[in-house]
Amino acid sequence: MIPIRFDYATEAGEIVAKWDDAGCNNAEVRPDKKPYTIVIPPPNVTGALHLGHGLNNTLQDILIRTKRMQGFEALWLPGTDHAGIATQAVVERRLKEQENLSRHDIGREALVQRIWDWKDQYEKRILGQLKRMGCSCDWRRLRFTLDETCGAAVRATFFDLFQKDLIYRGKRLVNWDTFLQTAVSNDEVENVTKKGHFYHFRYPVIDPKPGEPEFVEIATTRPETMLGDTAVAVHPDPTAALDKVAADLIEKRRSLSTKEHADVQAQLDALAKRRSEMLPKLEKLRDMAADGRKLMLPLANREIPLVTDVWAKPELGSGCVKITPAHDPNDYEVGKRQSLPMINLLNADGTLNATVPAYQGLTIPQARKQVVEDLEAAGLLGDVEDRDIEMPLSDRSKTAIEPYLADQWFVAMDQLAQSAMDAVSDQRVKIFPTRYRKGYLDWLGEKRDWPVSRQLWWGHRIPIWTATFTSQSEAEQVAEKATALGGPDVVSTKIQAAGDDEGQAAGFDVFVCLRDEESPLEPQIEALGLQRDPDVLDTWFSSALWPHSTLGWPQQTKELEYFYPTSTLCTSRDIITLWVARMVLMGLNNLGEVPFDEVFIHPTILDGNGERMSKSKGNGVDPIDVIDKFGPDSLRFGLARIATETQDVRLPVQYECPHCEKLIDQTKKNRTATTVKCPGCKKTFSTQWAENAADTAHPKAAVVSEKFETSRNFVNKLWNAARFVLMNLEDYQSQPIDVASLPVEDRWLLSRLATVTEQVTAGIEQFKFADVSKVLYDFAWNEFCSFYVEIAKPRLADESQRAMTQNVIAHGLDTLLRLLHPIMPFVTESIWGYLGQLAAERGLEPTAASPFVMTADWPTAVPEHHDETIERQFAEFQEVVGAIRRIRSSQNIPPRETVPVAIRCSPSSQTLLDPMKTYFEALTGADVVAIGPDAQGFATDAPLALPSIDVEVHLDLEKFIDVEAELARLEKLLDQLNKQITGKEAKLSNENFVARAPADVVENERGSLAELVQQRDTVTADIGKLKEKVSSN
RNA sequence: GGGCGUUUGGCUCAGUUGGUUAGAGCACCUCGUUUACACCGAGGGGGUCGGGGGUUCGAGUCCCUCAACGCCCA
Repeated sequence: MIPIRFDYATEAGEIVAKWDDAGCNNAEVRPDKKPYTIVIPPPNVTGALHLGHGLNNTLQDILIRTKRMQGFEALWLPGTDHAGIATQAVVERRLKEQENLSRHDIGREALVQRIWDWKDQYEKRILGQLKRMGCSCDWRRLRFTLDETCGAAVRATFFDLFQKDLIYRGKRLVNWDTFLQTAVSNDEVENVTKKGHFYHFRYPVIDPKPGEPEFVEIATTRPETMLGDTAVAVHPDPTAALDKVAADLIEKRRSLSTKEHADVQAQLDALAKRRSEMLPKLEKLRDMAADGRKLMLPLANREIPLVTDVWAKPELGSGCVKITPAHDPNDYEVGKRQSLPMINLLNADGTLNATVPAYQGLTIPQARKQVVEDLEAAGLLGDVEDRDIEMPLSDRSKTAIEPYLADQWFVAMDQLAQSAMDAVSDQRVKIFPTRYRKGYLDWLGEKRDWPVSRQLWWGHRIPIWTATFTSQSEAEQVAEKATALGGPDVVSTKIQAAGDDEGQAAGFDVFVCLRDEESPLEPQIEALGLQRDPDVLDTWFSSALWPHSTLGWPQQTKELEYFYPTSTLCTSRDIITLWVARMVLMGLNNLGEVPFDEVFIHPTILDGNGERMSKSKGNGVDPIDVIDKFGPDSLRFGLARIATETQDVRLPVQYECPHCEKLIDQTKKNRTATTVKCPGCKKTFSTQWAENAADTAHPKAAVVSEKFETSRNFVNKLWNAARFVLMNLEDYQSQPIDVASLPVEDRWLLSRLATVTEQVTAGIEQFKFADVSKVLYDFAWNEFCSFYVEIAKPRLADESQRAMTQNVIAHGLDTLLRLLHPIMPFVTESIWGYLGQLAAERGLEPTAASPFVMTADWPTAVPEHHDETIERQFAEFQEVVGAIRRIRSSQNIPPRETVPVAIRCSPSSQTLLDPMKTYFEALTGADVVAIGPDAQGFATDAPLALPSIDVEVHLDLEKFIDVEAELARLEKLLDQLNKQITGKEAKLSNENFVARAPADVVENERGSLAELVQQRDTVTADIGKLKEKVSSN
């Protein structure tokens, strides 16, 4: 017998085991079936999953389960991402915190081992989370971006791009994380505004001519960088530059309101003043630059040129700008334009190097202080202003990023990016919602070369061996020898003129790229004097290959042939550029085919304060906590129903008090607390931040969201409806269902099932998960439970109707379970099992049910079952039910009492409603004494008109009359009617409306006004009667 | 500075191509424990749709503008 509650805590595990035993999740190459493939966006192994991942994976599972039921060979390929820098950073940080060791203390091998241990631990946890959520991945095909299969794909791709000359090495200014000692991409840098200073310096002019200034003033927020200056720039045409600024301001003023004019005017005035004061000086400097005047760089005692460059802004500061090409992105561009030397001041750890011996070994803050002091001592320091400065911080280590000149490997993006843009432009890849196409195309359109080196130890090591030779012929010889070792199919070489830190020619680099991992050629290459590049590749390089590397590429596997291109990629918008775009271009490069047909971008989950969920903020919710409290189906349904087309959804987060289970809203304040006192039971609980013994002594609160409570209730509702059905199926005998002979309520159910099936099927196809959830919720609760089950009760008690009713209701439940299964796999599977025990054969033409709903066929909407007339008729019935209930309620008629009811309606409605008499009794406790055009009100009458369906409902209040209550009800009604009538009259007396609105709209208004007036007359009369009654008493 | 998005009852969200009285869940109020379900049932109160302007016979829905918030990119 079916238990009274769905015990997900024990049943979910058993169900998963049964699915696993039967291999329900597995997909095979089956040419007779159409494949449907999803590759999971591999969660990174840095940490556990939160609800954002929960949403992402729930939606994928809904898709894959639906397609599986629809007869596709559905493969959901799981895996995780090594997330190079993120994971290494976490492990390094722990190493520092717990053992006070750096990675250099323990060495490359030991660190990598520790990261693998971390990976094993978190991968296990992540997979456990996915499994408990019910994700039906083919676990046999689990991949990891750093495993051998993916590694082979990385090597093959790198080799191919290298051969095509799409990979090159160059010195570039990179964002250097001095803590992790690696370059990080722009995407891993966040800018914060901090208080700082703006220092003014004076650089002496060497041998100024008469009339020329002896000093040039510059200003900087980073004084220590002056040691690496290689020029000072002035604008080549300061007059024109100032004119342009003024013109822009005037243009801006035109579009502003008058009150903002003053502000702009002030700027214009300042500009004019500046023009008169500074322009001659700037022009003088410009001429000095043209004349080749040099400056003496203080402290470093180096001669540097005065140059002209548009980067110098005449409207700012002194109009002159120092140029430090190796340590500032803008200066780097100037340096390239002006062919300036680039002096790298820093060691990899952020201390100053031997370029400036006097400062060698100092950290940046120390050097900054020292430089300022030294300049002051030299009398070259000017004003020091307070100023807010933008400081770039590394996302990973939270330390300051230094622009740093380093050798990096790049992927040339021009052709690759174009191919990925074309694929979206011509709809080979469709992005939903479509608004995300723009960002994708814009980003790729910049075609910025992709720096792929990371100075890390965790990742795919760059498969390049290098040596530098003084002569070109020597380099060529070595390259030829290297190629000869394995042939051009597995060895590719390149020779490039080398440059030192200052951009001076320094011989010839030989680069040798090996195609295969663990190649026996490695020692032979090294024997030629080449050394392997110590760096690893950007994680996204391997992620970009995910849709094909996981299927075995570069091997031409049968899986690759069958399952590629994959069908749908389901991900969040923050990685459209970083990941989606790169998958497209890599798929096209490696296979000549796009990696997927569709990309679905789902919303981001924010907490109740509108902030993105994250473990580090403390507002991350672990899906497991939600599953423990509400069950896996509730988690999934709750997530599916918030998956609208918007870009963010809010999910308020709460602590669940471990003492009294009260949910306490999470606030910015309490979410970082180590302990919280429950406002309910006044006892204290601990949080994820608790560390010391005193805090951890308190039990820890789970972090959940009450959003899932509704879903839990829905699961319970479904369970109980099923329980009702099952309790009435003991003597079930299957029999064919002849639709034409069925009563209205059955045909209504079939009609609704047809409609709902169609809506759900189409909705999932279009990724409208929230709509689908709502349709199913409303149908299951408000139609199947509230009406069909209620109507079935008297029919099941009637022997003549029992058997057929059992067949119809079993079929209805069967269909509902299938439709709900992709969203709520566990509870539907459980009920399916019980249903199978009592009604093994079911359906319109009874057939044996499949052993699992998971492997059952998806329902097909039967268009012939859809019957507009039946649905409209049933709606009339529902309206009448509502009317009777409203009157009962307003009259305070006790629920147990039966009330005589008369229903005045058209002959056609009479035909419909007559057979429903029993159900009025069952649903409203009404004794329908009259029904039809001649039905009359009672002497002690409570009427309610339903003009939209031309029905009047009358209740006999003889036994229950409460004149005051009735008068109150009617007067309120009258009030509403009057308001509506006034509105309509105003509308219809508007000549414009009558003349210009479409005739049918006007006609409608006239019709409904007439009805309202008639209704008002009735109500007024009733009020009159009641008042009479009151006065006569 | 640019792009995208959001702003509808106390909370979280729906609202198709502009057209009768703007919906749902939660919360709230009243009544109810009739064997599917109190994780329930019946009924009810509550919003004029961020501000301003415009188009239109008619706007939550279209246009302009301002503001706030979120995310992304400079």
